[in-house]
This record gives sequence, structure tokens and C-alpha cells, in this order.
Amino acid sequence: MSYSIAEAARRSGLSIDTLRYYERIKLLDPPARDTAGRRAYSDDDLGWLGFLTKLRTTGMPIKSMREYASLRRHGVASAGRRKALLVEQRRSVAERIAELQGCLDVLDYKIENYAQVERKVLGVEPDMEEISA
Amino acid sequence: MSYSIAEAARRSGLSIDTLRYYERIKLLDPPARDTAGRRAYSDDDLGWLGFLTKLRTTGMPIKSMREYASLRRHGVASAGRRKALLVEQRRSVAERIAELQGCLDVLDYKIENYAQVERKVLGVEPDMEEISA
DNA sequence: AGTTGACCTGGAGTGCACTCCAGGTCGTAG
DNA sequence: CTACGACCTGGAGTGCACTCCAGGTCAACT
Repeated sequence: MSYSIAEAARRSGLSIDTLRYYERIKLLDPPARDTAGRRAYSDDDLGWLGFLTKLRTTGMPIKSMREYASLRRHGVASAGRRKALLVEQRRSVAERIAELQGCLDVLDYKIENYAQVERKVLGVEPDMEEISA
Repeated sequence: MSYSIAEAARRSGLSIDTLRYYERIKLLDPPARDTAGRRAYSDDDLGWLGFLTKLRTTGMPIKSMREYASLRRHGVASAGRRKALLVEQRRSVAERIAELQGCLDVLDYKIENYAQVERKVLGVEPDMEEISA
């Protein structure tokens, strides 16, 4: 199957401009063209875009994604380096998750504080009134 | 206790320039000054900076941090809105963590693929040789 | 008295990742 | 045959979050 740039954008969740931009900066090999010179993305292209968006979500900078993309073009000999990049990214993602968990704890603490303030503003221990009523 | 800008930077993990920048954009109330006109950060300032860096880590845009900072200046009446902001941020952090977990799975899958390629390149099933030796 | 180093100000510059634009080409629908 | 919408190109513009700079002040050391 092949897809117009609009369809590829829809399926990848990237904008049309971003697709052209990724091609310009060599994140994406130039896709095939139809008879009118319009881009025709393959399933492979879409798969690669899917993986790229995952890498992007992990916060990998475009620079590193470009390195990975370039290694991919150099075949099996570059597999070791590619794996190393992914292992490093895996480490950084795990770290980031831990960091965010810590932030979640801080947020929960603060939110609980506000909740206590709210209970005070509404009257001291409304639950007690219910019990004594 | 009060701290020079250099010390505040060291303790908050922000740069000196960033501290001045945060003050300019009203993320941070102007700290006290010493006799020579130099900034003297209080423990409260440091506490607030600590919280700000947590919010930043969660990916909260400066715009929202400014809103939160501004609400804080309006006292207890703004507590509800502040709590709502934090609850929303909490939600977005939890979502982000889930998203990153998904990426971790993709990375693990890819890394495992590369590991299999490596085992093939080194010779088919070296473990078998050990067993048969 | 002079030099040093930390700090000050307002404003300009940077890097990133897009995003938008003007002007042009195609192929199909009316 | 012309009007339309989707697409094309090269290049300029945007928003964010800093980061750097020039030129100046001040207190402390030598």
C-alpha cells in the first residue's frame, strides 16, 4: 500500500509540514513519488515514522534520531552502534520515569494540603457533624 | 538564612541567568537585597524554586507556572484554582508516565531484536557447542 | 590606590523543533 | 475550459526557555 502525504500525516500523527521537514533533515528517506511527482509513502515508511515518534516521545533529540537513521542506511555493520543508542535511550527513559514518579509524589502531597485547606474553609470537620447529628 | 545568587543557583540546580530570568518573568518574587544591592535569597525562595523545578520537570510550561505563581500572591481565595492546576498537572504526569512505559516496551523489543542479531553474527547458538563439547 | 571577583542591568542572541508562506504544478469535477 | 483542491518547492517566521553580552558598581584584599 502507498499513502498520500495527508494520509501519512493522519496515520503517523505528525503534520504534513513535519513530514516534509523530517525528510529535509534526513530523518526519513525520500519516499517514492507518484506520476504527478507527489509523495507516496510505503508501509515501511509508516513503520519507521511510528518508531521515530516513539523515540521523539522519549525525548530523544532530533540530532540522535538522525544518527540512528543514518546508521540504519549503513546496514548490518552498524547494528552494534544502533543497539547501544537504544540501550542508552532506554536508560534515560527509565530515569525520566523515576523522576516523574517523584514529581507525582510532590504533587500528591501539595494536592492533599489544598484538600485539607478546603475542609477547613467549609467548616471544621463536617464529617463530625454528620456523626453527632 | 540568606543566600547569594551563586549559592541559590547551586542549591536549586538552576543557573544564575535562569534565576534572574525567572524573576524578570515573575515566576519568582524579587528576593531581598543586601546593602550592596545584591540579591539575597531566603529559605522560602529556595523552597519555591524547588517546587518550580518539580513543575518544570513535569513539563509544565512557564505560562502555567506563572499563573500558579500569580495565584499564590492572591492568597487563600485562589487555593481552589491552584489545586485544580495541580490536579490537572498530576493527571498529565500520570499520562506521560504511561506513555513512556509504552516507549520502554518498544525499546526493549528493538533491543532484544538487536541482541538476537548479535547472537547470529557470533555464530549460531554458541551455547549448543558448549553443550555438545 | 589599584586590582580582583562577584554581582548588577537592559537587551540581544541561541538552539530546538517545528510551522507558515508565496508562488507554482497537477489531475479531476462541473 | 476553467475552477478547485491537494500537492509541490525554497525559504522565512514562530514560540519556547533559556543564555550570553557589554558596560557598570561595589567590597575586600595586596
